[in-house]
Amino acid sequence: MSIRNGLLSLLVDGPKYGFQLKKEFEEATGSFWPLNVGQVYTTLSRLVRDEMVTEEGGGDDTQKSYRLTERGRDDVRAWFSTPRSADTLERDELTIKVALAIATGQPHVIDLLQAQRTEATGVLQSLTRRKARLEPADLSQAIVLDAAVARLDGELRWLDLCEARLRQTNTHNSTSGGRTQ
Amino acid sequence: MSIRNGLLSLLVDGPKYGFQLKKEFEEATGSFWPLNVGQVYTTLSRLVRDEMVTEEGGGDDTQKSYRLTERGRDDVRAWFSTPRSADTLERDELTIKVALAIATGQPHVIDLLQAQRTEATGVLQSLTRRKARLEPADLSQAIVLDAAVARLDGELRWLDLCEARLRQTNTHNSTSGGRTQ
DNA sequence: CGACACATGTAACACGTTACATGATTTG
DNA sequence: CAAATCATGTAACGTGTTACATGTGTCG
Repeated sequence: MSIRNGLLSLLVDGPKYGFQLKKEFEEATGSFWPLNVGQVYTTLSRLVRDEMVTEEGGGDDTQKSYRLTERGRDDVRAWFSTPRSADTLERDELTIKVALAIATGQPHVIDLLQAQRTEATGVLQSLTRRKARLEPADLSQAIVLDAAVARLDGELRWLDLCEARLRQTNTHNSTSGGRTQ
Repeated sequence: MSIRNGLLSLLVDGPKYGFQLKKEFEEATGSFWPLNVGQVYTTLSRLVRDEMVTEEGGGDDTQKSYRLTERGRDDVRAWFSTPRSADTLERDELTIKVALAIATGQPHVIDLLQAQRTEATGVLQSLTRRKARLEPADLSQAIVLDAAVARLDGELRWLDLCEARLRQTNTHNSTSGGRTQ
């Protein structure tokens, strides 16, 4: 729902048209998640379907634009004021991967952890470089970078923890990749 | 693709049937992400379509089961050995929300941050309690909990950072919720 | 003129998700 | 016997994603 809500929230300060929404979304998030233009239009048509926005203009001379309905405005308000629900944490691919690697007794779990660590470290460096080039005024882009850095940082510490747990379990056990059955 | 790959990887040590896959997936991930049984079957049928697994049995007496094909085995290998690609970080709803709240000049960003902080703290506590109850042998469940804790931990530190950045920017500016345009 | 950015859209498909129908088997 | 668990599946829909078609304006 991130894109849907994101586009919706960009409409709070007045009607806008499709292409503009793409650019503003990417600018706000530092082009971190490039947005296919086509998706903007598919999403907008779904928002029209759900009566969150209305189409306006689109005649020969006037530019077509999308305006928030009252319901859409409520939706944005709700989105901004409701924290991510507690019971269902976001599914994290890496976590699942490692968990299943252990559960199914994959032989090279340590290698997998190491590969992820290398990858994360590399990305972290490129983020740091990018952060240095950032204008101080780009607040929203700065916090997006901060978020990515924080996440990767946590990921690295988690990977270390995983390896520690694995080595601890495997100490003086059979060869490796022990399956607890 | 987490579920698809997850189910696939559970089939590496021999054929299994649907219900069993659901239970094993949930056990491996500590029932953290409950899996609707129906989804197991839809996913399995798509895996059959893609020739990743084959159906076996299903007659009157024999139990139907799913067996990995060679292609499926390759897929699992690739999944376990390929780190999450660098260029596209996972889209994070919270990050987008905060970034857009700032970019669109929402008036109560600080409240939003505070709400998320409260939520995260609560979940963190429940995770800690759950971690204490865990059997030491449940390695895969332990690392899933570790991952969730690490993520929330990072999230809290990020939220603090956001607030600091906001206060810094807003110091001696107009009222609040300044839009940089 | 040719390349590039601007601009709008549609068709097709992917995975994830839930609601529902159906029946066998176990257990209190 | 009733309830719970085991077990299988389908229909319908949601969002996200890409590939493609199409056209205008601008700038070197």
